[in-house]
Amino acid sequence: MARVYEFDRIERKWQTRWEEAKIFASEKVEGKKKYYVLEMFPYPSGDPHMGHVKNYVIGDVVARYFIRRGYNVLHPMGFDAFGLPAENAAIQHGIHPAIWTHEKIERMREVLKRLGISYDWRREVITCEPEYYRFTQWFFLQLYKNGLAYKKEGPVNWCPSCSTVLANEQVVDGACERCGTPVVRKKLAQWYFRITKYAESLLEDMKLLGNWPERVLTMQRNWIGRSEGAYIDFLLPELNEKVTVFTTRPDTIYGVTFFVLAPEHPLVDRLIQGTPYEERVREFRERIARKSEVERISDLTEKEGMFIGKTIINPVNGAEVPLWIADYVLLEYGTGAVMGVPAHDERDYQFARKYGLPIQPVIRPHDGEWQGECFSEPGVMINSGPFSGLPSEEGKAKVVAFLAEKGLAKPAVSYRLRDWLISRQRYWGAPIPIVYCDRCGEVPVPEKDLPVLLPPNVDFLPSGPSPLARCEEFVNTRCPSCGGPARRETDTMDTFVCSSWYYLRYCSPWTTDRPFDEADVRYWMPVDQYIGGVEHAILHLLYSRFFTKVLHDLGMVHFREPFSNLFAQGMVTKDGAKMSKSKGNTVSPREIIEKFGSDTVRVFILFAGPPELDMEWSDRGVEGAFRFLNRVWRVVNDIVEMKTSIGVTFDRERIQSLERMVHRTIFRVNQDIEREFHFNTAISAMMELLNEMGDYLRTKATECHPEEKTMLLFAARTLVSLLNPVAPHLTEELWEILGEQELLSVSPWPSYEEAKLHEDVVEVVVQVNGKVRGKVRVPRGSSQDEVLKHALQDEKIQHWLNHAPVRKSVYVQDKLLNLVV
RNA sequence: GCCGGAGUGGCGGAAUAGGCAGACGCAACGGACUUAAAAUCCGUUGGGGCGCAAGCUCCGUGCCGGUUCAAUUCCGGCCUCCGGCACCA
Repeated sequence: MARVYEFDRIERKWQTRWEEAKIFASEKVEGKKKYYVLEMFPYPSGDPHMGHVKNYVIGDVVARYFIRRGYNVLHPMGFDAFGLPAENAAIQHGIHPAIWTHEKIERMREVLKRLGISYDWRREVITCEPEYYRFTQWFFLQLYKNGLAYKKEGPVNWCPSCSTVLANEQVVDGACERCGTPVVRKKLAQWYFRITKYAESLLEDMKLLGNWPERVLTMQRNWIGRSEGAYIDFLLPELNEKVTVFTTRPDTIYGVTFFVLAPEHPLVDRLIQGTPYEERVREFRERIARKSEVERISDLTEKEGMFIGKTIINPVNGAEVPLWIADYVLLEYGTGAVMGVPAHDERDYQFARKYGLPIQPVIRPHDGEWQGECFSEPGVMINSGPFSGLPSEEGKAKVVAFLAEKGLAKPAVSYRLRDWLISRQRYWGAPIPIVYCDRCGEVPVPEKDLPVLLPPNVDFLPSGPSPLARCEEFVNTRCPSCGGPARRETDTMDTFVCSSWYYLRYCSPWTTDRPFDEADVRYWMPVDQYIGGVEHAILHLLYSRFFTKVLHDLGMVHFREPFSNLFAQGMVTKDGAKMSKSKGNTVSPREIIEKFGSDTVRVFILFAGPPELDMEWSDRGVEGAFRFLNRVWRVVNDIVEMKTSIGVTFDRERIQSLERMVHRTIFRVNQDIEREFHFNTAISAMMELLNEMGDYLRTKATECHPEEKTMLLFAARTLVSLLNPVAPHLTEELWEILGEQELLSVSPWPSYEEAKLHEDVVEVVVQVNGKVRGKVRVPRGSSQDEVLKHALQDEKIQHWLNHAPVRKSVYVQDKLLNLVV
């Protein structure tokens, strides 16, 4: 028998066997409990990196564990294949994005297969295939028909390096999330999805989510940014108009000393028309627009504004205050207008100080006087007419009610969430299925004409309009409505649109007339366990939740949340930093697999620490994992080859002790996997069992008693079985060596016997004044008196008690006795 | 600034309905095997003190305080690091 652990031969052998036996090809079986495990699919950029490997290995252990627990498991994989890198490759190297993408997919698929992940590859989904993106377009049309997709002109984030616009979610610190280039503001007509309509249910339905990391929910909550307040109308007698503000502090309305509009607010033009302010406002707007996003963020306190020559009237007391415009008021939030209360709002305070505007206190602290600075906490209302003396928290509603009677206010809720900008001025994405006709205007492409195919032959220039816009044969078309000449929309969709529904497609990837089969989705969805990096906490996860809610409201799916449980894994770092090509601290999974095998990589990744934490790559650690698997290999083989003879003497208690350990290991591994995916402690429990088996073997020469061999084989079989989800190839080989016929990967998970978890005798810690002074061995379940009797026989304990009377004693059954003297 | 999360040996990390701190692994040191090395196996390994010795003993989970017979775990107040958000009225 081979004594050397030939990982390469073993791994290829079992990968072939699994494929031949089709054990990971899942089929819907009505009535059988299902479990859908999904890892976030990758963008195909070449070889997967260690972060991918960690993600997919975690998912694989979960999938394999549930398969062996008897669930009907769905575990698919695919590729998020539209995106900029493919297009950049086309520009730089002249390779068509489709070819580049398929080459990269091929490389990634190869490594994933080499890792032995239990995917049902028949269900593979590739978002850049027309069979897929025709349905991405189909979904666009559904949203369009229901008023959830619309085109609007307005200020957008433009990345000069990527030559495209970005969604708010894709701008990080004023720079492009992808390439880090500072974003500039532009005014463009773009396509949006009305995600703001779902702001409330995106918040509300968080209740329906099972196990999601708190930090992800917090980030989403912050991003949606719900705040409660009121709309209040200020009066503009000159134009006989009202200007509405949104405020969360109606209780401070008596402290309004100025009023501010966003510089681009449409009312501004009407107010200054024909006045000397017209020219100065234009200059002011130009100066503000020139500021880049990065500059704006870097000097948040440096607010700029100007008086525009008018006054406005406070509805609560008729006070006349000056009307300003300022860059710190955003047109997109609330109503684009702010009532300035410098005494109680930090920003208004800074603004008033800079421009010498008056500061009027109307709230004092509960326990003192207003201190002449900005006080933004709740307190007691002062200088507020009939409301003076009220606690400010109560005053909020009272002020609104008072004004509401006159029709000048109403309670309101405001959100920070903006609509999702989905247009991209790039080639490698799903074309937006819209046609512009001179006669009929904006016309959606009929569903029967989908997909709107990307033309293969286009001109990839490094800059300027997108290739689609320059492709005449694409642009020029017929109007679906009147048949006359028309032009196609040349923007493509954000790739996050493609990834917002892929988890549905996996349920029935063969369906050609619909995006998915309803019965299949009803059976498999929602995803029971979703696993991925926390970098998608807002982007992908928010968009997918939105998509699901829309489909639910359109009656296409029966659930409101796509992912019941979410596990966010930590990063893989090296030298304390995230692995990246630019830092030169990457480790190639392909090379490590070649050197040590997939099982070693899997063990190392899982053993390094709890998976939700960042994990530091260590070459030494990989060797340790490799040593462990070698030891498993040797010990199990030694046990199989051990000769028996009834003449050999043996210690029965020792056999029982080993048996207890086997049962306890099953118990521990179950616990560690089920609660919180702590594979690191599960593996360490298995290592302890292995060490025990090794120790046992060492006490034997070449022979052992048949009873011992039986127990050793039981231990070996259990260890191999428990280790299987972690190191599937090695354990299949050993399973065969142990004489088993079935594939281990689909054999039932081992179970433990409650009665065999513990010894009949326990060790109880004896403390004197809270310090450990001895230990006694007593029968399980002994009473306090019995333990005390034993303890008092202990010489050391006697010494520490030193004849003093025991004042108090505390006893924890089978664990501890504390004597206080 | 606000919101999350975390601080435990030389290192990754165990142990929390309060009950033996440091499991398991890595590194290091000593030993066995070997002509030698690799591999493998055995032993030691938080810090200080006492002892020739088996051993004994004190301190120790970011810092200060509290509750308790007993605190890495609970409470109060700080410090540091990581992540997210940041003119949102």
